[in-house]
Amino acid sequence: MSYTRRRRCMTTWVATAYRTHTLGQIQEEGADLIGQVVTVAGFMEANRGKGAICFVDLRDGTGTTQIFLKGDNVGDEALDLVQRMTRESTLQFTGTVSQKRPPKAKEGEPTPPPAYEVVAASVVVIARAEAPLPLGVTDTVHVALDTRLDNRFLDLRRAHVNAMFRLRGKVLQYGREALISEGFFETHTPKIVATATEGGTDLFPMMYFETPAFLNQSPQLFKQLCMSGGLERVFEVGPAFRAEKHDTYRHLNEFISFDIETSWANDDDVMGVLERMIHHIWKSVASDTACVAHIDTINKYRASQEEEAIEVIVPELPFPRLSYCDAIATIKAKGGSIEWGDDIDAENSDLLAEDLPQFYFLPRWPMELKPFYIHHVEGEMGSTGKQLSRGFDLNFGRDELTSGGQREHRIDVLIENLKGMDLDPEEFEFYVAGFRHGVPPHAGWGLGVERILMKLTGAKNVRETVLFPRDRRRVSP
RNA sequence: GCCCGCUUGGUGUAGAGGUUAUCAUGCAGGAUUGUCAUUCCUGCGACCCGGGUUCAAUUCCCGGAGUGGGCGCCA
Repeated sequence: MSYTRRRRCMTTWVATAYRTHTLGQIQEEGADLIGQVVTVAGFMEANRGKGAICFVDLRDGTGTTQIFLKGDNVGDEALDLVQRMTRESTLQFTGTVSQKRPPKAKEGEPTPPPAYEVVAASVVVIARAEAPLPLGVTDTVHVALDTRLDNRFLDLRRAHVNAMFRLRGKVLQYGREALISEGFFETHTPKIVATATEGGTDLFPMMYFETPAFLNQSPQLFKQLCMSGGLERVFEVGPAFRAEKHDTYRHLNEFISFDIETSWANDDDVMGVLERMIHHIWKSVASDTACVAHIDTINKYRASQEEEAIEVIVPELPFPRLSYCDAIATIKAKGGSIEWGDDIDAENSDLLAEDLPQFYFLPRWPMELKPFYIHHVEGEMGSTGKQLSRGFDLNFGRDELTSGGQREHRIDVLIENLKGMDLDPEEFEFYVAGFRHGVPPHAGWGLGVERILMKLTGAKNVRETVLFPRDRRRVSP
């Protein structure tokens, strides 16, 4: 078995039953491969030539390479077959690597770097694509999001969409990397639960055999039980389900939450964890050649749509902090309509974003706006004399990416909080029980993966960043 | 849940109370070409559904369905 190392991102590709080399390898290692017989496979982006020769643009997950076919080499029958092949058909070629003849260089233009092609000796049609395609993979026409999602399998073949999901994988990878380096380990909490986590939000009901149950809206309470169990530093990347009938660019009914919880820490401590993690993600993406190539692919598409290029700006540490009280004062100074104790709505968030267009924390919200599990320090009062909490948000411009805080570890206060918010402690017995034998002071947060990806990739709709989004109207595919 | 828009070939659009319904992309056929956003020629393909107004509705009105955006709420 031969192992070949890709230079660009140091990935080891092992030859498989269907190909000896990837198309990316043909381009990157072409100089060393000249004269070598290879088998490659992929989707046919285009074919040119109706005479005695034919050119195929073949694409796989690593790149695109031209296949050159000549009747003399492959036979007239195979040549005719390929010439009549539909776009996006799945083909496999065996042939010899050679240097491409350079395109006719126009006067005064620099000669392009050498490129490589495969001179085909044989072809196998693995699958002929039906025509017409429900959406063009390489067409320059704009395609509506709904059409794209109905035909997501084809939409994903488009270079910039493919790049988005490769970036998504990288963001998760670097996020995990940052947390693991600080002593966190990955865990999982149940998604089928008997009780609402926080009250307030709508849940998807389901039957668990003969017992009514729900899809979980958040790992919150279970993360906290991990603290009671002495796990100290956990994180989870998993789905959260919310049955809210919203219809916006930033909401989904199923989304992936990047959650952490840590013992012996307060809200300030976990804000530090969060900003260091985001910093690591941004910094890594900016210096990873594969990521840079994905960003470049997205920018090429954006240019074709006359959209501004995106730029990965590594944020400086620490992120700005604007306390709730200061935020209210700022909004009022800018003429926004708000009173202490109000949530900060979209219009007022826009006012804050004027001065803070990127990442910033909003710490110390009023206790009355936060859920029962959020901790407060007696005597920390807001400008109108009401109790503040140790809850915070992380925003990027107008959009909320994270909410988190120090949790209430004192069982008597916790029970008072539940009662004060019209929740029945009996219903939360599974949770309250975890506090009877002592829980370390602890804190954590939940980050919306789709939302942070929107900020990284410039996507204007959260659906862009999910393979098969679940929204108010869409449950298939 | 509230408010506002939109629905024309496979895809994305232009447009008007009476048109041969526009353009791009695509598809089919042909010519040319070591091509490379190929080029050129010919052809194919559409007005969301129901009701109303009208001599005439794809166009105006009402209802429905689908869909896009904003808001609330949140991640």
